[in-house]
Amino acid sequence: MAKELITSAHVAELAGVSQSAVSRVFTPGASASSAMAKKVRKAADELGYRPNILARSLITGKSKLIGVIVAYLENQFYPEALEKLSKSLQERGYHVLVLMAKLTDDNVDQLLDTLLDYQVEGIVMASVSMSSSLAARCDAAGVPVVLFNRMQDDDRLSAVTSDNINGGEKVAQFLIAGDHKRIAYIAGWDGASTQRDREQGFLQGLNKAGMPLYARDVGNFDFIKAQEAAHRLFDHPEKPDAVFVANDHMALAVMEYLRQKRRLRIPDDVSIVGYDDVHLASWPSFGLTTIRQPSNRMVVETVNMLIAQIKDDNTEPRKIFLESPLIVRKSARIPDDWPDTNNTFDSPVVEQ
Amino acid sequence: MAKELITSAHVAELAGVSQSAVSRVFTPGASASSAMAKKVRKAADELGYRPNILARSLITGKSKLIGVIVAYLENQFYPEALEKLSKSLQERGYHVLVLMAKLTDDNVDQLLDTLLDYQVEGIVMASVSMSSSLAARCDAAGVPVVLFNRMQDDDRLSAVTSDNINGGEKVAQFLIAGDHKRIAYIAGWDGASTQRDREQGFLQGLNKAGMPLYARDVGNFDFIKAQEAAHRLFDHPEKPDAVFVANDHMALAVMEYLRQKRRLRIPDDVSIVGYDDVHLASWPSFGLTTIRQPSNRMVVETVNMLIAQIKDDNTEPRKIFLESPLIVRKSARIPDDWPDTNNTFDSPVVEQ
DNA sequence: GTGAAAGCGCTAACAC
DNA sequence: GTGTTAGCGCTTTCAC
Repeated sequence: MAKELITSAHVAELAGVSQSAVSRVFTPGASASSAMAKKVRKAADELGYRPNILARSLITGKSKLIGVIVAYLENQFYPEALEKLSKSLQERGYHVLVLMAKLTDDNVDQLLDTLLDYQVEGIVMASVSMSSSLAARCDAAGVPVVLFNRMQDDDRLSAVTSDNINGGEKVAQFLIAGDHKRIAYIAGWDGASTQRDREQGFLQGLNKAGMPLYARDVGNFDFIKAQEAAHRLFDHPEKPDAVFVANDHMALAVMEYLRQKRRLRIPDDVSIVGYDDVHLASWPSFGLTTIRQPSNRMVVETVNMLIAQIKDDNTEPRKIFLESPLIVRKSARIPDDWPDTNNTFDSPVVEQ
Repeated sequence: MAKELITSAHVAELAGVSQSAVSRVFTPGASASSAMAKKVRKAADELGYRPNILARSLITGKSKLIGVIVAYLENQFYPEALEKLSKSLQERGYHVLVLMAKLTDDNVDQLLDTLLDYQVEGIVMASVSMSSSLAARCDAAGVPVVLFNRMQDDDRLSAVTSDNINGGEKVAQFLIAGDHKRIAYIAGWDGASTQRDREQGFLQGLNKAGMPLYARDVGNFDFIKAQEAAHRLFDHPEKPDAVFVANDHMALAVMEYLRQKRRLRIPDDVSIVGYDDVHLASWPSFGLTTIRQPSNRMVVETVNMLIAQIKDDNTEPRKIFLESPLIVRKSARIPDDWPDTNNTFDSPVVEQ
């Protein structure tokens, strides 16, 4: 139980060499004879020595730490992304300090300060936006920030999203082609760019076809609130015949509600379309038609951009919009003339 | 972009005081006059100074970092737990360094070394076991380890699980009371204590009633593998009339497979019981009967134990088994004389 | 209560 | 190559 720290000095003594020799052996870019290395490694193993990264970081100024602020692990999209992000960064020699925020929270300030206190070399904000004063602070500290799944008009910020406006528009086109007449929308939290962009694209698409939005309600990206929104939308004699829900997490909630509590058939009575393409969306019980956010590529771009900026101060922040295809399954009526979509019906279920 | 670090020396200069005075103002337990504090805080704010935690940690030996190794975020149980764990630790002044492992991975060694390199003050292993040599190393480093959802016979390790043996036995009793005659089991990864204990309890329960296990297959806690296991189990003329699946993640996969690909009705044709009680289990589409692992309490116990051991070296590691109730829903036939269970049917769906 | 000085464990100049 | 020396930014004695 006694916390007896073994330092490079101890190893040096045992190996009969200088302390700096030990350091060199354990420093990637340093030069040491193989004889030296052998001696030192032997002594180190014997004592169970490993370099203290905190001390190293203090000197080099490189903590090899990436701060990640994430809200909303309840939405399957984020655990998936977090797992990929963390693994990807690990592979590149970085490690992840994770802080949880609340979804509609403004006091991200504190969390961000904490990250900076730990001298993180970069920050990923997943499903969280930031004030421009925060952006300024990170910029001043020389710590690059990448927004993951949020877009924001600030030159100091990088951001990776799918093309949410285009995605929203595609949904409108699809529903209109499917001959729906009373098209409703359930919105996410309006503080999120994803919500605003998806809705904007959706309205744009309806507009181009001269189709009005039949009804709108708000689910704030919350499971229960989405069901409450559905409850209100369907409490009228003339019910919507299609609902675009701002993300899959809410769309699945709405499906559960409409099928189980309202006894509505999907898509016969009402079409539902979501956004994200989380794993659950492809389960046969749901077969949710949705827009796929390419989380793999989003993570790759995030990591690449972050590391590029860490490695070279002159790398400019960028915004990346990734294409996001419509995945046609069976929760929304499919237009007769719609191109064959069997190839996109990728169920994880075993084929017999 | 220039990373100009602001140090306590800069603040000291601006405030016209000594560097150590600045330190004292920012050190919780230190003594400084309020006049001093005011001057220093003003200068610090002006410069945007914040103490470098790495430097502080180097001296105090307290990094305020907790390492968490987690595999398997795909299983909803873990994101839920991770979120609670992280929030709970944040509230107590600790922060979480998260490393991802593979579920059936043996090279946890490397990950653990990395954590120790960062001078974490404690470690939580979620869904991962550890070799006794690793336990020894953590013990030697004075870093307490708590296994979350894994049990292991090592005096140096703390562990928190539900009472998996008892839980497995309850399932057996329930299925037998429900008059099932061909009871099968789909196992998780056998390297996991949860798998072994649940099966042991289950077999024990069957045994007490003189009921043989009709069939057994292995899903390794994997979604697809579980469906493949179900495929094999139901490829015989005499199909099982009940299946206990080692966790909800697999149980839901099995339900999807049996209903959608086999056209079996649940529970009319076959009863399914899972383990964990993840959020999804309560969705009306599934209504999965399962054993609830009290993740809230598991997290609380984990955090309390970890911090107790960090604060006081003499605190002995402990094993904690939490009671895990059977949650009766509708995926398994309910015995006629079974006590009323309406109260445990807690669906998140809005009531009208 | 405050400043001067020492040193946490390490890396990086600098001489030899 | 290798040892010596000087810090990284901070906390913590120790005098005053």
